[in-house]
Amino acid sequence: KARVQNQFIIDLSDVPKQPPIPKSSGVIKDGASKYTGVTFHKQSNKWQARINIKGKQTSIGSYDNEEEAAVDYARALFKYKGQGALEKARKQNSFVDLADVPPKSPIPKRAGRMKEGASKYAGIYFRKETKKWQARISVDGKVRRIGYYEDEVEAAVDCARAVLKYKGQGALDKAREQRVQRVQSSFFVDLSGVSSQPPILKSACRNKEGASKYAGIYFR
DNA sequence: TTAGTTGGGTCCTCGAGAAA
DNA sequence: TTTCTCGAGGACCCAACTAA
Repeated sequence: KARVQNQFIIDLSDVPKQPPIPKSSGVIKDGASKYTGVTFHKQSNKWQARINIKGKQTSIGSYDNEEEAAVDYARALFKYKGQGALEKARKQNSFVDLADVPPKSPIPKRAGRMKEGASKYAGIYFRKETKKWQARISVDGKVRRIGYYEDEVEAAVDCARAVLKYKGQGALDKAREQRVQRVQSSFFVDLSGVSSQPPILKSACRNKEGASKYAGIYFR
């Protein structure tokens, strides 16, 4: 297969067969391909594989078989962007799988962290650009995406399921307990009845470059 | 004080329709 | 069958925030 397109030659003859890159189930639209880089072309009634090379969207080919198109997309990705890009694409599409986890009640966010318009549940964020709620979880120091949701509570339920799956029942209980304790014990310093006071200077030996010269004050 | 988590802005890639 | 175009989705990066 060799075609000249946008100054590029899509020649995959020297590229070994690569397994296709599946999309996460949450982002597959009706009638769309379940593989990355593959779209259904209604006019020709075929699957089209395309790849973006140096900012140019380049056609790899059109296929009767969706899997075959996906395999060639993976091969093109390997050839033009390297093994790293291929692995990255696979990783990016590896959303958290919660199929085997029963529904769990959502974890409320700590009171102090709630902003106007933000979710009241831990791990849930509203994305303005998609107008959807995104559920995320941090596992082994890395953020993993759970999915995008129309409903905030649904997102929070899946987030709780992810905590159970990746951190265990103990972590889930602890998260709920911490939230409850925090809400019960939280207080705000009320300075309304206190007159203005001069700041307290740190002792000279404790002053570091870039740090505040006042006690109790830290630059973030 | 540090390290982990959360929230938000920006920009790149994909998907889909239209045209060549 | 391929290319062009454009909007939407979503990933990346970093600042802000919090717990230990």
